[in-house]
Amino acid sequence: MSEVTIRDVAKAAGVGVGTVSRVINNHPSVREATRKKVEEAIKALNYHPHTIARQLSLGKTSNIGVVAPFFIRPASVERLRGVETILAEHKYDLILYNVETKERRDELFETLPRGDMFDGLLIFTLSPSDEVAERLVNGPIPVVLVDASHPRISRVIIDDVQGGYMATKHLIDLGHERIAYISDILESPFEHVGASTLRYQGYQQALQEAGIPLRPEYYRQDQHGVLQARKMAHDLLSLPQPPTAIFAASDTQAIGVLQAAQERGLAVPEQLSIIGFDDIEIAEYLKLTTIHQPLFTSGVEGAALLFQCMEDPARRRQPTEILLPLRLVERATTAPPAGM
Amino acid sequence: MSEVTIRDVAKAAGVGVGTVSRVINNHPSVREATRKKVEEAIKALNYHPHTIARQLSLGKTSNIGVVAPFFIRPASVERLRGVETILAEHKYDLILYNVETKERRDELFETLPRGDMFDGLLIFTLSPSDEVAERLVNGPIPVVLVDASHPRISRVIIDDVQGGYMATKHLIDLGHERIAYISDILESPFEHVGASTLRYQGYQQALQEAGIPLRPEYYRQDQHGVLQARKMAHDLLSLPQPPTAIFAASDTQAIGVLQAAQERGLAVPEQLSIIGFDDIEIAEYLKLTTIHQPLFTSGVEGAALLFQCMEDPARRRQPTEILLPLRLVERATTAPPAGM
DNA sequence: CTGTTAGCGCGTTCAC
DNA sequence: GTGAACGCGCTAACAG
Repeated sequence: MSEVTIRDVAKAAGVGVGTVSRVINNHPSVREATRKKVEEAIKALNYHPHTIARQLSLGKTSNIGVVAPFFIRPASVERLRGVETILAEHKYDLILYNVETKERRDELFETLPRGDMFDGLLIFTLSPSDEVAERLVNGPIPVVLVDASHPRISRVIIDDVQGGYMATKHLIDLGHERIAYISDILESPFEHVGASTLRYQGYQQALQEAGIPLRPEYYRQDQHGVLQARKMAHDLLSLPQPPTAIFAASDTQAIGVLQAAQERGLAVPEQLSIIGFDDIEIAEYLKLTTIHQPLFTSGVEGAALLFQCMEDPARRRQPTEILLPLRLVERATTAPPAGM
Repeated sequence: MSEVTIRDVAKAAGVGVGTVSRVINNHPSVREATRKKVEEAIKALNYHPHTIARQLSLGKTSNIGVVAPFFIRPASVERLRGVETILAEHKYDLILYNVETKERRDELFETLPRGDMFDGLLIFTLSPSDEVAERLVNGPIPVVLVDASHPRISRVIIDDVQGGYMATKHLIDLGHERIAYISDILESPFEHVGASTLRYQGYQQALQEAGIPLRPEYYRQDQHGVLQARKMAHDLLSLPQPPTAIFAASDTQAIGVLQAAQERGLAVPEQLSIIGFDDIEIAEYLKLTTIHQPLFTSGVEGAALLFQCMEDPARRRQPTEILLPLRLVERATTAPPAGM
């Protein structure tokens, strides 16, 4: 079908391929009459430059790669949408890499930085090791981290420690002392120091500051998911002295906690306070109190930063950090504990 | 960095580029000793074949394109994940195109079928016009539709009419007669005959069969989203004779209805029955009665079908239709109407 | 202004 | 078994 090449157009228009190329790329030095002729030939033959050939010749792909672990998670999707918005503006295409296993991550970290295939790489949520980071900074294409961190690489992040602190502090201010924390697995095979770990630190910090002793049995971790969170909540609530408040490291997990409370006939927030993290779309419907983080914005900022790095290679030497603000959104799942 | 080419390797190994190429592609006719030498040179120089150059030479990209309107919607994401699973198996990459406007859709339908950039195209939810379909079948690469339909193109679909019928029939069987239907906008700028329209037909069919007259005021449409659905539900429930049951064209919209009911202090399902469509993940948590459709599977099947078409061009002449089964999932948001 | 030519990096015949 | 040349489709530098 579209096997018509630039040479066919040149022949049909009675000009050389160079001229056709110039017309395609709006090169100024082409006489109007010639341009006209070529454009007609292009239309007549329904010619379109071959993208791949163009990429090879130009040494530029107009693609950017995005590595998004568990891109099904609402948070990743929102970020992705932010990225996509910017890419569409720049007429760039998006090559998406999902990663759900350690092997896949390693494979990607091995092959992607080579950077044929795209002009820039965005990595979500996966903080690279020093070794990988080294390869990244020395690689041929710029890399930007979103929701992940490494001192040598530009990044868009939030202060997860502060987020954990804010959530816990809110509960403490309400009068809670028996506060549990649930999260996905901290020593994740994926992340060196993941968000959940940092939030846990914030949690500890807030408790300590309030003089509330840390109880190991009040901390649970399991794979990310509603079901697992529900089970953890049940375990927690079966304790001889159950928590009066639960801080979930993500809204998705908070949903599991809500579900468990509902199954036990526990009134929320009267008998159990619940706070989540992220502020995904349904959080509002569920009236879930949570820590809001700018998800869509993180994608926008990440992509914008990447484009800056692509245009100005100097920026790669001096990694930029964009810190996005966090906000407590009080809705209806937190309140003072029963006795107060 | 990775500017080392096949020629460098050839030189380093003291052989010709042809031999290096043969080694890379495991061509049998290479002496073991030579192969050894070349492989060492490759490792020593940290050589990796340039993907784009390879693609141009081969005339094959190992990419597939996916057009996913509103890929933020939970349903699209689930489908995407199904696709991704198959692609990873085949070592194919995924180029994602979001579309949220009519212009973007037209642009994509114009440029994508040209099919440099990828070896196959998957289109979600957008049923092409006859004209576009024509271009698609004559284009250089195979196309498969998922959740969209056209007689000349292979597709993975569900029976939306039956789905609408099932949902409505369930309500009727429960004893409801005042049944409303809400959906996104039927004459969507995107779809010629979208799923919501077909479900509406099923709805009408079920009512008619039961001898229940159709009430125009019981049908509302607006942009897809929780907020819009909530408003439509409020409008419906403010009617002099409000419906006793609402069928929402998607679970996301059903959430809006749930929210409205909650705001009005209407007990669900005692005072209002609600049924959704899709069975997305949170539906279970919300105990939402809904029509389950195999979302993840649709992605898997679509991708698998596409690969078949890519391997065997003959299949393109004879479009395949894969019809996925629907299932009523009764949970806790539907019950007989108040009086019964 | 415009035609011609030399690559971009790799796969693949075709002789040796 | 292996090297050299050609071609994929396009852009850019160089003549004219």
